[in-house]
Amino acid sequence: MPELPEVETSRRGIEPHIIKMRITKVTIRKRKLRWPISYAIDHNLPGQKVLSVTRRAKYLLINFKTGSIMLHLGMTGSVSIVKNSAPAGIHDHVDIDFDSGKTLRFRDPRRFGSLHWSKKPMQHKLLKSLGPEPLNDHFDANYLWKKSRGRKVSIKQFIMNAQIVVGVGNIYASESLFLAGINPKRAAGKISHNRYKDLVDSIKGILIKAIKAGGTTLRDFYRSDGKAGYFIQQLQVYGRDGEHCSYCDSIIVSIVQGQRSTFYCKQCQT
DNA sequence: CTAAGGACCTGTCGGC
DNA sequence: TGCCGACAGGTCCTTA
Repeated sequence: MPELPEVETSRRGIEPHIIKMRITKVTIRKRKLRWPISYAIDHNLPGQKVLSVTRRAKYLLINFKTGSIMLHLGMTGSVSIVKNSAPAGIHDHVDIDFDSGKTLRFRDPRRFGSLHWSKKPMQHKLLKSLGPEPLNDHFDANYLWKKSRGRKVSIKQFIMNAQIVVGVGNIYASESLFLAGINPKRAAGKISHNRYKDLVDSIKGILIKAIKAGGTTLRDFYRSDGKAGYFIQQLQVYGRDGEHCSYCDSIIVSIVQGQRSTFYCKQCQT
């Protein structure tokens, strides 16, 4: 679920429901997530009014006068808006109640997600050394080309490295490399400036498309679980090993890089 | 500094 | 049908 487009979709989904609303109560059923939820959350939230909901990388930032909640969805996390005191399921770890009668609920079966309170989130350890946002103008071919010189790591792992650029997850890494015609095994340091141009265009293009498709998710979002067939129809290689490439008809293969699956077309990607 | 691998969790699916 | 291993949209931390 939570690639950057999904996080952005979540942000857009919850903001209108909680902006300008005041927190009345916080219920934490399970503190043990990726990191234990600090009691700073319990202490700081009640009485606070939401000023905005923003995003940095895959973190949702819920901003208040004195600080921010940093919420990461991990692999399986999701947020939803429910009524105050709606019955909670086994994986509903956190409820934040508002004076509007609505509750922001965080659910996460695998508990790789996290929740922090920070007075200055951008200075927070987890955010301060992140690379640029992929949709920002600072993220361009020149930047990637320069950053990659001397790097032996594969291009796929390189673009998934959040120190280099944030928000490119396992799905869109494979997809953007397919669109750019680059073999995922190629060393990042040996890719030309021109090819980085194609890659940057592909990354930006697919993320924008996926965010637009997030509108579909948004509608499901308020129905119990946002599962549905989100963007799957538009994926060219991810999860399609054994199928024919839509471009050249040869068979899409899957390999493992950095303990993650990669999908690509040997014919189209060189 | 870079790169590689382990760790953290639960749920689901395919094979035997 | 039941059990078991493999694998899953993330990313930090340790080690070499």
